[in-house]
Amino acid sequence: MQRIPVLFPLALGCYEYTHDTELPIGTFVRATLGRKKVLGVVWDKSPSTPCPEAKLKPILEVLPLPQLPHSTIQFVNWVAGYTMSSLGAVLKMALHPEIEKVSKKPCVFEPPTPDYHLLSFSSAQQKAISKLLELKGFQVALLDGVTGSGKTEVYFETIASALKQNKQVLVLLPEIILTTAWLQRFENRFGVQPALWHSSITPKTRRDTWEAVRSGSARVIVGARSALFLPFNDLGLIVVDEEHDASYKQEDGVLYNARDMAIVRAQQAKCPIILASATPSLETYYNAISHRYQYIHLPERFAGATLPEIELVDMRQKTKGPVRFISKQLQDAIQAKMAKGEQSLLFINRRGYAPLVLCRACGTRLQCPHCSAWLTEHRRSGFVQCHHCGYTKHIPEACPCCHEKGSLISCGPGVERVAEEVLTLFPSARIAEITSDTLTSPQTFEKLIDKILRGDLDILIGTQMLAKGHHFPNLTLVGIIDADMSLSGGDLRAGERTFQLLNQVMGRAGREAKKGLALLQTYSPDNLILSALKENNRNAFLEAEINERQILKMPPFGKLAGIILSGKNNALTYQMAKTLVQKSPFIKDVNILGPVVAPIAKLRDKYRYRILVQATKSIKLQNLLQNWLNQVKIPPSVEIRIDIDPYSFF
DNA sequence: AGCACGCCGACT
DNA sequence: GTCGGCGTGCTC
Repeated sequence: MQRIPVLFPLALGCYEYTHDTELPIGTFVRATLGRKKVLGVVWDKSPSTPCPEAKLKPILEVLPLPQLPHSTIQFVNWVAGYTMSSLGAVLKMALHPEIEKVSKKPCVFEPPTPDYHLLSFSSAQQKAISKLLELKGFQVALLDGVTGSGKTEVYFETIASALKQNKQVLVLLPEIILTTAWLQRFENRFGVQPALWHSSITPKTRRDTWEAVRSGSARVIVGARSALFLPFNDLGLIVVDEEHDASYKQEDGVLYNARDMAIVRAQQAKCPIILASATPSLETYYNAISHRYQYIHLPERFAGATLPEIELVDMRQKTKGPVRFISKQLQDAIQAKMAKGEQSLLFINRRGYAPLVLCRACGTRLQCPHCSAWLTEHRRSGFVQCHHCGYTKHIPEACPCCHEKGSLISCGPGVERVAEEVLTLFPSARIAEITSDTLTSPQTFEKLIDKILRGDLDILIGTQMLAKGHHFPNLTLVGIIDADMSLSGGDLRAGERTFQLLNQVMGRAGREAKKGLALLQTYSPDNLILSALKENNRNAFLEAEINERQILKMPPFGKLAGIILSGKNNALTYQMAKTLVQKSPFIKDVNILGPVVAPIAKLRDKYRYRILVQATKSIKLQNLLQNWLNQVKIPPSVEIRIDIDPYSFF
C-alpha cells in the first residue's frame, strides 16, 4: 500500500490516502473527505505532519481525466507559499467546477495566423518591435507608451513571433468586459478571435477553453487575472496590458496581484513577459530605469495625434448663487465644442446623485446600518444605497432622527447630479450617463460606443468606465469635475492612482488630428500630482514618489504586509488585534504599526482593524508572519487575513 | 468549503 | 421536557 498525497480544491492543505500502486503527480482522483466524496489531485508533496495510520482512507477512484500539468502544480505551490494561503484554495483557482465533465470535442479555436494582416509601423514602433523580438528566455520588459502610441499593435508582433515558434501566449487585460475594441484589433491582425477567459463566460465555454489550453489547441488566451491559473503546457509569452491597473490585485479570497504572479509564471515557464502601460506603476517604472527590466519606450502618439492641452481650473474663486459643479470656464469650453459639433466628456468618479444626504434641521447623515459609510443618493431611482455592501432603501421623506419633513439635502456631486446640471446649462444637449448603473451588459456598452462614434451625443458624463480602450475621434474636451477626489486617499498609492486615472481619462481627448483640451477643476492647484499632469511630466512625478518611498523604506525598497482582523464582536476583534501586536516579534528591520481601525471601520456588520508590517527586503516576511501568528490563538469568530504587498489598506 | 457536535432560548 | 439557533472544530 502506497501513501498518496491528495489536494482538494478546498481551503485545506494536502491530505494522505492509500492506494495499491503509485499514482503520477497530477492524476485526478476521488476520495472520501469527512462524509463526502470529493475530487482531488495527486500532489507532489506530503503534508508536513504525516497522517496517523488509523486515519488513513483509500482513494476511491482514479478518474479517467488527463493529468494536471506539472507547471500548474509548481505555480500553485509558489502562489500558496507567497500569499500564505492554503494550497487547496489556490488549486481551486486553477480548476473549474465542471472539471469532471470531459469536453468530448474541445472546440478548435481556428488557430490565429501570424501573418494574416501585416501592419505598417513608424520608425519608433519598428525599433520597439525589434527590441521586443530580442527577448529570450525569462525576461521582463516594460513597454511604456502614451495613449494612442500603438502599444497594442507593437506587442501583437511578439505574439506573432511566439505563434511562429508554436508557443502558447497569455494576454492579461483588466475588466475584460470592455475589450471588444481590443478583440477587433486582434482579429484584424490575426484573422480570428483569441480564446477568452473571464468570470462571465458560460460553463460550457469554460470547460472547453480549459481543456483547449491544457491540450494545447488554444494558442492565444486573452483573459482577466484568473486566466493566469490556466493549465498551459507550452507557454512562450505573457503580456500584461495596463500593468498598473489596480484590478489586477484580487481583493477577496486568495489575495494576490496578477501582474506580480504573472512575472513568476513567466519565470517558471522560462519565457518573456511584457508589461504594457501608458502610466506604469511605480514599482515597474523603478525596475525598468534600474535595468532589472528591459525598458522599451514609445515616445510619440501614432499618426501625428497630439496630447491634449491641459489647464487647471482654480475652484477656490467662489461664484455667487447656488452650488455649481461646472465652472464658468468649463461651461464655456463645452459651449465652444458644441458649437463646433465636437464632443465633451465630463469625468466624475462617483455613481449616483450625491455621495451624502444630511438633515438640515438636526445634522443627521443617512448611514448604512451594516457599514460605517454614508448612503449614496440615487435620485432617479428614488433610493439611497450603500456602495460597499449594496444595502438599499427608499429615500426617506422625513429625517429618520428628528422626523422633520423635507429637511434632507444632498451633498456633493455624482454622475447623476452633474448630468442634471449639464441639462440646466445646455437644455438642447444630447447627453449620456456612463456608469455601472447604466451599462449593465456588453450590449448596452456597444450601443453606447456606436452612438458616440456616430455623433449622436454631445456630452458624456461618466465614471472611469470610459477611461480606457476606445478611440473617439470627435471627442476633444475632457472636464475633470473633481480632480481632488482621490488625492487624499491616505494610502501608499493614492497619488500614483490619481495620476494614472486622470492621465488616462484626459487621454480620451484629441487622439486624432483634432487638438484636445482637458480642464481639471481643483481646490488645490499647487498639488504636485496636478502640476505634473499639467506639465505632462510623468517621470518627474514618479521619481519624486520613488525618492519618498526610498526614504520611508516602502515598496519597492522594503516589504509590506497587511493583517486584517474582522469580526462581529467589536471588542473581541480589537482585543485580538492588540494581543497580536503585543506578541509581535521584536526584530531589527521590522516595524509593526497599529492596530488601527480600518478606513471602513465596519463592513457588512463586521468590525475591522488592521496591522501593517513593514520590513527591509532581507527579511523573509512570510516566515516571520507564520511563526508570529502560530503563537497567538485567534478564535474562529475573528477572521484574520494576511495581505502580502497590500494595495488598499482596508 | 461543508458538516457534525454541543450548549443555551421558545415552543408543538 | 425537545427543537434548533449558530459558534467551534475537523476533514487524511
